[in-house]
Amino acid sequence: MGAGGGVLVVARHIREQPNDELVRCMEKDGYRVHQVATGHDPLPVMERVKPLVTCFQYDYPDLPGLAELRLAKERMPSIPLLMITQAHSESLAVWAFRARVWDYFVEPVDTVRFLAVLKLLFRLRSAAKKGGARQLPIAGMPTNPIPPEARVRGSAEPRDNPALELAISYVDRNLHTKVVQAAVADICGLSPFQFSRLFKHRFGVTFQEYVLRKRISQATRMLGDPGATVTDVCYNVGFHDLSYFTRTFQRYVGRTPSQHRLMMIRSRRQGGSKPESRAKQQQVRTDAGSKAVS
DNA sequence: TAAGTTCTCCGCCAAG
DNA sequence: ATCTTGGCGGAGAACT
Repeated sequence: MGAGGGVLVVARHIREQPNDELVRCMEKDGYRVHQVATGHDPLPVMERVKPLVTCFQYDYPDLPGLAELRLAKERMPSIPLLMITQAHSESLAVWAFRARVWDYFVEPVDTVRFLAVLKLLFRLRSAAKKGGARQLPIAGMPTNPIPPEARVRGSAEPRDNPALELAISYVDRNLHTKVVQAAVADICGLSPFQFSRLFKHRFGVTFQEYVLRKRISQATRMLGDPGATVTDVCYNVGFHDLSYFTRTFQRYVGRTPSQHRLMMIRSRRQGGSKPESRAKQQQVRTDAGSKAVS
């Protein structure tokens, strides 16, 4: 495809490494991808590259990161923005849409839906270019305050709460085993109540939800290995019951693990299929999995 | 902070 | 043999 200025991916990661899987998927689908690493100013790159779409990829959105997104929208309002976040909250999603983010994704990202959205945007942008670019007016747009949780997370520098750092690193090291919140709280030197409240306050999700997301995120990556069975992946990421794993995976990803594995293996084998055929596949799958929780 | 209640997670089981 | 779906109940987490 390789349309126009391509896709600009702006990584804004506080603690996690960016997940490059999405970039690989986009490149396989023929999109030209430009990346801005965490800590680099995206605006000069946006102005130089003039991407058809810019995608802000966060693990835990902080104040400067969200302010950057808003600034990008103000400076270049005609460029549609996509937002990906690991730490999701309702108010963050509302903020994103008020900031006129085109679409909002929560990790682990449903790549099929993501690529379908990308395809639609490229089509719309190409049509707009032919018909003459029309900039959306922003003058007089009311200020859209960043939600309180983001302010809290804004101070979440790795050093600002060593107790929670212990918890995060414990989860990273013990994802494959049973993670009991009370034990983690104990390791952090906090009572279960203190830990629970602090964690939710800081990350916007409960500890359980965080662990679950990490497990599913890891499972989506592991399922790309053709040698690994769904059962292998299930036990490797800390689930002890295949039925529960299947249900949970489908709830988060919108596909069963085997469907996801098949999709990843096919996309690897084909080295990037045409977006048109992908969109058709996506339609079938999203219809089938429309009850999935985003 | 502790206690009680409600909700959600998680694993077992069975059927397909 | 592997995987999905659904019901069920205990345990633990979240909330008041």
